Amino acid sequence: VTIEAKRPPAGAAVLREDVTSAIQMALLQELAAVGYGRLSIEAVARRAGVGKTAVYRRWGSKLEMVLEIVSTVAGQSLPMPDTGSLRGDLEIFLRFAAKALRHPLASQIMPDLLSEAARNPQIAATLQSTLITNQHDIGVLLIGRATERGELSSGVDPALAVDLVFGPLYWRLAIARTTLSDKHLRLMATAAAAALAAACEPTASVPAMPPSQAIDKIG
Amino acid sequence: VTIEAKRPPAGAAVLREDVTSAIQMALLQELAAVGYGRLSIEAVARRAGVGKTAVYRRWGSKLEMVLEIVSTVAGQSLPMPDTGSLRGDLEIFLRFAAKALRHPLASQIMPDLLSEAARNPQIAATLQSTLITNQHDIGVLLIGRATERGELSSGVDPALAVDLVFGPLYWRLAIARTTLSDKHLRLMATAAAAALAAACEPTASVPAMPPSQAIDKIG
Amino acid sequence: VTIEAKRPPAGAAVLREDVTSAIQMALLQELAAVGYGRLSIEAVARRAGVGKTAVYRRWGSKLEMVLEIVSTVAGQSLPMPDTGSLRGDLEIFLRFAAKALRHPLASQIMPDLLSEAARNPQIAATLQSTLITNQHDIGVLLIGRATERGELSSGVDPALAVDLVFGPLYWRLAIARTTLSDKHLRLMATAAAAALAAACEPTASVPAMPPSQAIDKIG
Amino acid sequence: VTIEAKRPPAGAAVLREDVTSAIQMALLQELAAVGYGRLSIEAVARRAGVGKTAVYRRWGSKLEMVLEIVSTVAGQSLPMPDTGSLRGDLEIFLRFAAKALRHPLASQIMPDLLSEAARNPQIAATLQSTLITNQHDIGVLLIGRATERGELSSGVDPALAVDLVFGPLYWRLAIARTTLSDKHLRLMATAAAAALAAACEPTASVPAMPPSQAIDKIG
DNA sequence: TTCTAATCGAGACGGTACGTCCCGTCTTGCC
DNA sequence: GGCAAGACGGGACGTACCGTCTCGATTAGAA
Repeated sequence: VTIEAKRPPAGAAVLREDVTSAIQMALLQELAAVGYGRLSIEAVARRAGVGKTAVYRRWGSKLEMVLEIVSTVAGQSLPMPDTGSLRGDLEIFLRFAAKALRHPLASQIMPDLLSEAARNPQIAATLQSTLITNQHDIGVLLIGRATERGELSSGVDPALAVDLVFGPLYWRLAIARTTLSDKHLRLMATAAAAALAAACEPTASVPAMPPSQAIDKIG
Repeated sequence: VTIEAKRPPAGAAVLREDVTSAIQMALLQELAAVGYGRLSIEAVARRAGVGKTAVYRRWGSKLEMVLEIVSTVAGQSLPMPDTGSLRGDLEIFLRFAAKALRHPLASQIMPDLLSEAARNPQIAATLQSTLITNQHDIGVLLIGRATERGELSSGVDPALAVDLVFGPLYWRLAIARTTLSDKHLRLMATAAAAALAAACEPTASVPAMPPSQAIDKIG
Repeated sequence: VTIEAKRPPAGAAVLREDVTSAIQMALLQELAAVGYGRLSIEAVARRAGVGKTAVYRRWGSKLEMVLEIVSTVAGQSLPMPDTGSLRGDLEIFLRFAAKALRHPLASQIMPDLLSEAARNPQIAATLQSTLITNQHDIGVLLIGRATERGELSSGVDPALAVDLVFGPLYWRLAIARTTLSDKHLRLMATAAAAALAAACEPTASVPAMPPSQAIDKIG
Repeated sequence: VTIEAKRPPAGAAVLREDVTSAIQMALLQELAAVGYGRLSIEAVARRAGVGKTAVYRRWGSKLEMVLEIVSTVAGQSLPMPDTGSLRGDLEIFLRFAAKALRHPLASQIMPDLLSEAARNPQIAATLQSTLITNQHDIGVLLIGRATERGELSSGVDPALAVDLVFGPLYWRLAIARTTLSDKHLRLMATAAAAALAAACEPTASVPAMPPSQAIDKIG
């Protein structure tokens, strides 16, 4: 070994890993149980069975702690196999997403952090650079494949695509919190595919369309 | 005068309305600023410029206070004019909803309460019986009209319809919090109409065929 | 009736006397029960069975109210019959004073107000101009009689005399709050007479010699 | 090391002494400023510059706190040197007592607590077992010495002696709150000695004495 | 194995908010 | 206009935590 970076100073103790992981687990549980707003370092330490010192020696504040742990968890990218059709890809994606959103911890933590992000720029930035970006990439990928296949004409906005595909699922599972049967999930995939297809053209045709005229008058 | 309802006992004082509304306004602002988790009665009273007594004289706890005020605000029903087409109706609805979600207070409070609802059954029940029910009724109405017009075959699940129509908008404005141009909103309406149409048929056919085949049918 | 002084203005209501005296009685009881420090107008009104308004219409503050009522009670002068001897006069005085100090209300209120007077100049002034002055006058009277009789040489300080005569009784009944038998009271009178007699002479001799030397003379 | 007394449990924090003494000082000042009745824990903590927690960690209530601190202060016994004569002993005692009563804090607090004792059995008991007992012991001591010297015949009630000696001084300095010159203090000692001497005999002779007959008629 | 410096728990510290109670002021409506 | 009832802002109660900070005990790498 030639280079030994970050060797602890002579006679030094080192942060114990078992303590670290106990804190991380406790943080996620605490976050799910009471939310970011009510989250307290003390409760995390208590749940982890460690002293408060052990937490503050690792992270300077609850924000810092949450950001690091959450970005680790949320940054994992999904494998997106090519099923040969847009609808198939969408169903796969929705299935993965549904599985994630049905996880008790995630389904509690995610909406909470997302709503907290509206108040906290740092949380917003972190989620943006992990979760949102992650989704955007998936959107670009799926649209690209579908366009190549000829299922979609070019020019679909990836952000809008994410809205149309992920929005309904998120609303259903994370917000309305009603059950979603497998049959309905497939329906959702079908509908999402149709929506994406419809979201290509109308940019040009709609403004000229009669029905929308009545609408425009409404403030 | 024959009936004299609820006259206060002789020489009794009465809750002052200006104080009541000051508290309500302060509650909404405080709720937007710090969220339900960190909401404190004391801060509400301070912001309203009243004593804590005045708050506790009206509501027994912060939960009770939030439930009443929020259900008042969230319970307002939207007028849903008939534009003559499903797409037109959807655009009207999205326009109204977007206006509501763009209101600074609402856009902060709603996601917060909805995520809190995952932990608090009373909040969940209240939001269910106001907001969710409200949306469900709109879904039934729009689907009914479209079915009469022949735009949709019968059998669309109203809950799924709400997911498909409102989900994308909510995700965009309240969660991802990115801008939504008028053009994109119209696109969203178009896509939602297509999604609803697609969500009619496959109930029967899809289960019988592999996902990828069904997809092809969607134009 | 020919003259009617202080007739209220036409069509005016007048402070009801029963309410006034109920308040006064309640004040004394409250004062004995909780002391001046904890005395509250609200409690007085409650005990009197009247509204707070009725109290504040008569006195502007608890201080004002206490001052008026207390000065009325404390200002009553004692009859001081001449028994023909200093010791007899003193016993009469102590007997009267003991009777007053044994009254439950007075024995609670007096020490309380006297200690409060150390903090409140207005109370101090009021008590000075009633109670203390009253005692001083009695001191002057008794000393005068005794001097005329030849029982005391001239030059006894009346203030010191009050200390020597009233001090022991007050300490015993109002502070130490132990019983005082009739036998002891008579002893106290005897001792007070002797003390007064002793308080005449040394004024001249003592100052001229150091304390420790003077002490030896007292046999 | 064989015995290790009262070592705190491993890694435990310990009450800080500087905080304790700051609270004690603040309590005495607050007690002098507003009295026991109006004393508030919050004000004590504020004056001491500490949190309420620090107070409640040491004493359970304001009563408990006052009792402990006051009994500490009031329990200090005076040195009572033998001057060789009763009058000298009395002057020494009065001089010590006057010094104590002239201390701003003591002169405010003592009458206040003594009058509060009339309402609060616990305060009464505490003062009884410290202050009163202390004085009683001094009374016994002085009387004993004087009796041995032959200055007093036996049979003087110590309680009465305390009344006669301390009563005048207390009334003068703590209640009437007028100045007391050194000359007057010496006079007081002389008078007290005479009073004690007079308080020996009359137990037998007085009841038969004519002057007291007139007095007995007065209720 | 000994030394020793960093990590560990426990908990005292100054704060803040809780929900309750009470106060003095002020308003209202009956008499 | 006197009177009660009571809503108002305010303040203290005693409790419960919080984040910070200070300890003695523990521990594990370096000598």
